[in-house]
Amino acid sequence: MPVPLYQAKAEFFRTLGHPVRIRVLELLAAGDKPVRELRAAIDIEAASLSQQLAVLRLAGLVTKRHDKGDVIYSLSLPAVEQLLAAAREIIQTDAKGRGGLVDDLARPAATP
Amino acid sequence: MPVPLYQAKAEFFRTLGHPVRIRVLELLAAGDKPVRELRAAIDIEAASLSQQLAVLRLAGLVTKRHDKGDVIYSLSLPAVEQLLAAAREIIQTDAKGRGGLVDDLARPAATP
DNA sequence: GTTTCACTTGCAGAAGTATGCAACTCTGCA
DNA sequence: TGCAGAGTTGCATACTTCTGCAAGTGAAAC
Repeated sequence: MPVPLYQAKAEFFRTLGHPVRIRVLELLAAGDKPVRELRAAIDIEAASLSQQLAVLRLAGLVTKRHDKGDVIYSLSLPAVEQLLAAAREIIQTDAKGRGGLVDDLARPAATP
Repeated sequence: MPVPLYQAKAEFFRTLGHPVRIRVLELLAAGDKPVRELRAAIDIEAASLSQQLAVLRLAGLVTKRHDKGDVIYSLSLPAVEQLLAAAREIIQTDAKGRGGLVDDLARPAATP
């Protein structure tokens, strides 16, 4: 049973609509990462992270593989990276237009 | 109080995560439209459409103006159009990869 | 001024989504 | 084989979001 494109699109965006999932995708955009490292960067319960990773996996946005005792995740659709960049631009432009509502703390692990 | 960028991004995507809102944005991408016309194209209760338009307005994605007794909506962030196009490509690629889950009925009003 | 048409808002119930805990699985190693 | 550490899943609760109806607003026509 085929799904209308606009509905598939809505579901896709809904998948992106969660802070933890966004951060996971941005971290993975910089390169494959073990769960351990994602967990450290995001500072979240292991179970919650697994939950969100499962959502991303089911949506087909990430894939996992095992390597020497830990689990490595990677982006399966590189185009997602461009999408995130586009969103960043839109939001920053918009925020400027309204007076700087948005603070760039996108990567707390990178700038502690 | 500044909002972290990743959270703003999540909210932004969540705003896009609704079939009616996607269709409204795609219709508006083709040009400004009166509510009446959106309503005809999407085939939805007037109240529901208004609700979704209000969401888009609050998110700053569309603006409205009055003109000779009806209300005209337009995209306020043209970049959104590119975002939708990017999403379309990702989804179609993904769908092909999985065996054609997605049917292109994005614009039923345009090709009856 | 009031009638009409077009759109919007408020609200309550229904449905979907997130969270945290506890239990389970899997991998590597002694 | 049995243990330890790392991830994952299931489930119950709490929360958010959606939907449809009824009432309300606002601008043009009469």
